[in-house]
Amino acid sequence: MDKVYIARAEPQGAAREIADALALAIHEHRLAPGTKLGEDDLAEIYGVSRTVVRAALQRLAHDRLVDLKRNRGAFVAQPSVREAREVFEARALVEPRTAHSAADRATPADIAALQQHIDAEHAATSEGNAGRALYLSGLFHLEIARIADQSTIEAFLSQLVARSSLIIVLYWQRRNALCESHAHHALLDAFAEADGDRAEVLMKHHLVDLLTSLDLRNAPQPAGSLKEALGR
Amino acid sequence: MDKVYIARAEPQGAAREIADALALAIHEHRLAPGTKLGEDDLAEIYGVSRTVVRAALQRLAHDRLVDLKRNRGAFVAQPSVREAREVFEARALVEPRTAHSAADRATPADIAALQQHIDAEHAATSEGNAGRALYLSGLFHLEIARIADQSTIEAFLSQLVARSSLIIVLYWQRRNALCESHAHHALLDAFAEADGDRAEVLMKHHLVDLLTSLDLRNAPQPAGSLKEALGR
DNA sequence: GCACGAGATACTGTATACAATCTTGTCGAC
DNA sequence: GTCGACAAGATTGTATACAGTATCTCGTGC
Repeated sequence: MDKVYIARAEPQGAAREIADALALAIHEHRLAPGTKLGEDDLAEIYGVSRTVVRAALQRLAHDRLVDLKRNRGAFVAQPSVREAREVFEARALVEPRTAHSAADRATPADIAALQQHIDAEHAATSEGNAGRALYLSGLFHLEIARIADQSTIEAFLSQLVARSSLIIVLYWQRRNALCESHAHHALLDAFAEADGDRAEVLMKHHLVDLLTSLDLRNAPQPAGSLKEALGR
Repeated sequence: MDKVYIARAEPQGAAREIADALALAIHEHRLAPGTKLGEDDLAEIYGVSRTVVRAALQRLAHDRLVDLKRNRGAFVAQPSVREAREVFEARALVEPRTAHSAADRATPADIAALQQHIDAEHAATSEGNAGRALYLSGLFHLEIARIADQSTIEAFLSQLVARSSLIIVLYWQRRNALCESHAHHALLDAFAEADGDRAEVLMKHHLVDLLTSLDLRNAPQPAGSLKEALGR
């Protein structure tokens, strides 16, 4: 259920697989912001040549998940306060309307899929796997875009959700994630009743709630390589 | 004034230059949808190796300006009717609000820059260079996002505007582009008066107008390879 | 003891070479 | 005459090799 896009059989198959694996690691906070992603290391880990690793890194750089620095290498991105605000502002701009139209279109199968996502979130939280819970929480939002049948918006949101993961690891304050699943459950109810207006309002509040629970006053204190965090 | 991003001194400099050149050619309709972009050809044209050409093509593929087909090569994208609708729906979702916040923030220098864009559009239209006029028309929209100071949205819009170029070449019916510059002028007025509400409404109507002036009933009749258009 | 600089090292950027796959042209069978 | 199969050519996918640049280390001078 994880590799949703693996079946799309696109070109650069190997590069895409590696990019997805790295993106997942970033999502689940196994790779901290600022971590250096050496080409030789990745090539050895995945058993391919640097050529395909570079393609994967370029893809991630395009999604702003990694920063490419000329002659220095690739690093897991460390979104600035400004970027953090922009990402959530963009989400607040797009997602409420998307939720509205998704609620209008949702079929029983869609509702069931959303319920599964929420269950999986709960399971991950119970296991204490906060990183995975956060990743699944992002998938919930993407699923809504899929239900709205707007693949263009879905692709954009996919980037925003991924970057949100990085932002949360850098700026997150509130430690309990219960509010999260509660908000998602409320959204699901609105979907089940096909109440687009309520879904829109709920989504808007959910995102505002997320943004306000971040501490954007201070510069980030990344857990990544010390040299990167300081010298840059 | 064209290569706005050239100064950003990003990694993959050569690849970016080539990607920008190709994107510009697509914008200005010098490269028709469906055109094959052979790696060897491009490598010879730009005097680099296939390595960097591939990086450029991957970048364009990520922006959905070209389709990459495994073991077949890169082709200028041919957006489907569905994609066309989605792109303009996404623009209609994002741009009005962006225009609103841009109108609230616009400085006299911003207004002057927008005026310059409109003048350049007129000049290109007078010269009969419709492709360039369309490209400049897209830049006008991007400039608004820049004024709104939302670089995340601006990057997204940049993709949408680029894809709009392809869509227009495939589905455009109305031949006179006068309505275009008129709408842009009206927007500029709203900006000059810092009337955010009016700018939002104008932008919304402008995009609806654009969408309705497309003929999305028929399958595209691209100038590219016939096999691509039919068999796929 | 500290600052500065030259050399060494390690890494990325690019080009080239080889392998795999698809397209295309030709030949043969039905 | 048409359809199918096989072979030749062309093009992409991947790996490797080389070149350029930044960083680190160690030595020298102050």
